[in-house]
Amino acid sequence: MSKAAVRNPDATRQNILQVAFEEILLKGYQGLRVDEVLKQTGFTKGAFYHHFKSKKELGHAVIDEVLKPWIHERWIEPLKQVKDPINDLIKMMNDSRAEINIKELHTGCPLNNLTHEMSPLDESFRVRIVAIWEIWYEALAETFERGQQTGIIRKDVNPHNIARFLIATIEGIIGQCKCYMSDQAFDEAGKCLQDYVKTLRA
Amino acid sequence: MSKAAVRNPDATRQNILQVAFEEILLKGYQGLRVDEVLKQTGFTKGAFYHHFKSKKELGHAVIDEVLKPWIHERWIEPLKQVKDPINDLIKMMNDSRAEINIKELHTGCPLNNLTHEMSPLDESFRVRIVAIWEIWYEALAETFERGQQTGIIRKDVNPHNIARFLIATIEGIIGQCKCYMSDQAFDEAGKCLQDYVKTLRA
DNA sequence: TTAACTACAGACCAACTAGTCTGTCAATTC
DNA sequence: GAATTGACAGACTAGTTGGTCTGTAGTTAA
Repeated sequence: MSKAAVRNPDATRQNILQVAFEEILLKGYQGLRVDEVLKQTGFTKGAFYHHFKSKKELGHAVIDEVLKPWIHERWIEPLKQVKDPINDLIKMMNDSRAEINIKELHTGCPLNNLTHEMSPLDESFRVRIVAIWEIWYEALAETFERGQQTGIIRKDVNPHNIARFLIATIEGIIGQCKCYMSDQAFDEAGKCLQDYVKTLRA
Repeated sequence: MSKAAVRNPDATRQNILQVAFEEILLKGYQGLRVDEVLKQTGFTKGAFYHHFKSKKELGHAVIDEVLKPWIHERWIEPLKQVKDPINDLIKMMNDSRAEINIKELHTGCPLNNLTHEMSPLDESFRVRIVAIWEIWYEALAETFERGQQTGIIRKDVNPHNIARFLIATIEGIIGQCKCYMSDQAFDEAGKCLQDYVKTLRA
């Protein structure tokens, strides 16, 4: 009665998912409070447990319906457009750095945050998270395979190893920035990362 | 009466700290339950709140008195012995890989775990964690500076940048292993990491 | 128009959890 | 050896939190 004279269940669900995503980003899944999500969205217990049968199912939905599309938009799609892995990836990283604001520095990468918190705690979370890493990993590896075919990347390197290495490094750097609350780590480590990537040129 | 006919307050404190450390490693600080620590140690609320004034203070103590010495023993001291940063560091990593068992794969790096969970949540935790990263960072940078002085490492590279890069990469790789519950990521990314380190030779 | 169903509202509950408080026995001091 | 202090034991509490349940208004189909 107090809210929603007009009903829009899809919007309700999305609203809850979005707020939950940001709460998880800040406080982790364990720190996420259903009541806090309701407070921020203005909905009630009735609405919440109509759309999600438990907090755990909300967590799953956040991963599948928010995190996964986010990674697709942010990484997978752009990677498909890459012609020159070396220059384009360096450019992507520099663009990311320009985009990063203080808030993002404080929160880090949502996928990596969830990885660290949930993968040892709950198998149902872990498998969902691994699936997303795999997508990213394969997309990066394919990018370097294309680079090899077009003669930009050396033929004697392993695209899958490189993909794994780059993902690990990028996430590691973001983690350092998060803890230091400064992008200094990004600049320091970023130089070495660029040096490495350049060694891959044919 | 039921426990400790003979008293040993130091051992009590250490016992609690050690169990808390392992609980945090598995479940995070937010997932840590005081009752669970008491259950595992066999002590009671009375003992706990005699040694620690709050759960938060326990967290601080775990960082200062368990995590910090652990990093010192595992990284800082060995780094002081390094003569050839390239070969010795590669050897240290391979040794680590051999040591890693399934349990450690599941838990990851305690310092990085706490970083991801607590640095956005609580400033008192963040400053303590940053202090430890700094120690590691400086020790690694010094190792490469010595390498430059002895002519093993190229003079045109920046030891601090390398230190930051290596820390980020190592932590990133451990994070991937943790999520995949497999050391495959270690082997894949490790090859690239070795390739990179070798480019630093004078 | 009405019956059935969907999408909520909101009071309520049971379990959990950090922290308190009083009591007691051991260790140290004088 | 008596008194003071330190190191606990363990019952208890207040606040939190995920989840339930009943009620109700909007929506849709017949």
